[in-house]
Amino acid sequence: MNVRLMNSNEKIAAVFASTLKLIQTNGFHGTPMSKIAQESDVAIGTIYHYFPSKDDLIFALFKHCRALLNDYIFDGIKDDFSYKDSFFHVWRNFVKFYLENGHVFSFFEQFFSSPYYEKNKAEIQEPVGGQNKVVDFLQEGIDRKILKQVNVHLLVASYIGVALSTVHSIKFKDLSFSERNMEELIGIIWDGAINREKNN
Amino acid sequence: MNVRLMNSNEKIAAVFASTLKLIQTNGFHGTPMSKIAQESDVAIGTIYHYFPSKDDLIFALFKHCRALLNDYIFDGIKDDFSYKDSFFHVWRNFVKFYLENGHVFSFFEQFFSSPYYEKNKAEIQEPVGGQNKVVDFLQEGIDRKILKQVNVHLLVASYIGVALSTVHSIKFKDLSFSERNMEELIGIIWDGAINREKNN
DNA sequence: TGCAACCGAATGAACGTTCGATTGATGAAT
DNA sequence: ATTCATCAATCGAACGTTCATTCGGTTGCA
Repeated sequence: MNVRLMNSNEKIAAVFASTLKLIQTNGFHGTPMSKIAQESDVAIGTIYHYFPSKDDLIFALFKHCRALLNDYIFDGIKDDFSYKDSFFHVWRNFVKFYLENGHVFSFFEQFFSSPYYEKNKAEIQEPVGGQNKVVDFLQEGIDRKILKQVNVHLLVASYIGVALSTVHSIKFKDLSFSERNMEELIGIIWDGAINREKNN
Repeated sequence: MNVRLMNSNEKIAAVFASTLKLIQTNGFHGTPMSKIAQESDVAIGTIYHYFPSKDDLIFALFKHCRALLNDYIFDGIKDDFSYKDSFFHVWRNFVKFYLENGHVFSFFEQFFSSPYYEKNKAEIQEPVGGQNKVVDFLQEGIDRKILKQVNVHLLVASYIGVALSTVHSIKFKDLSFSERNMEELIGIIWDGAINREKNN
């Protein structure tokens, strides 16, 4: 393909997009560099010009996707939102992001369950997508006595775990998903998480 | 190694055990047949005598582990258990199984997030470990108006999702886990799942 | 004697990565 | 205004390695 139809940024974007697409369909190891090059119309040599190895490419792609997720989930929170409003809003965004970006979901699922992640977790720090901000947000609810007085990581596991599990079910099973389902689910989490001593 | 130190069943068991161990450490594709043979003291040719391909081996291993899980989680339920007792008991068993069998957890995580699973899901039917019985169990709670009157799959996603996410956090983060944590978590799920119109 | 279980060196395909050659933009020198 | 040197960007054939799988031969029970 003609060299000048893409500049550097476009090439990298094309490589990222092709990699996500191929990984969703063929999995991590069913996605050779040769196919990424073919699919993205970027020569293998050029990919290696930007990423020293396949591992580096995957790692960079992960950081790219995590940034997208982080930007997305806390977007649209208004000043007049109550804590409960935000609790609902962020969770809905979380699910919506993964539903709208199924290839990112596939990539994250594979990434986080691979020894890849385990071996670099010290460097990654911020585990399952955007959790640091989520941890802070849920800790705020605990401090304000709105949520149960438990270890924040238990609440995070519930909040995120239900979202991931739901998206997985929608994707792999025949769970058709409606706005009503979403409200029922976030209701389950809220009812489970709130501090009944002080609340509602 | 001397042929007669293992019979067929022992060989297959050794192959399964080695495969699980290697996959936990090196991942699905960092586990070549040659290493499985080496680690299990069973010749490559012999492995291929029992399993036509690596895929068949993985598939058989999956079914084997799923059966173990199914046997485990509904074990120990007494006749005098209330529905709530069983709800708690099964969930605790679920978490305990994965904590005691970390290699199975790793294997399942990778298996379920691989295109492997996606491509064979019709044949696998019973998705994330032991869910069919879990579905029936939660449906019973809905029918008896103990649990919220929602799509059972939403409750399954919550019930299982929190368990998986918790085990993942324990495994990959520094979430040390106590009996008290376990009780707090199952409390969160129960509070979220119960039908407040009719209950407690 | 026959047959299933067993063995592991050999095979061929697929993969990550390298590297020498080519292109095109930039700016200094003329 | 034109030439030229430089260097980053680009390319893909070729290399060496690794892997799943095969197959011809061996073992030992019935």
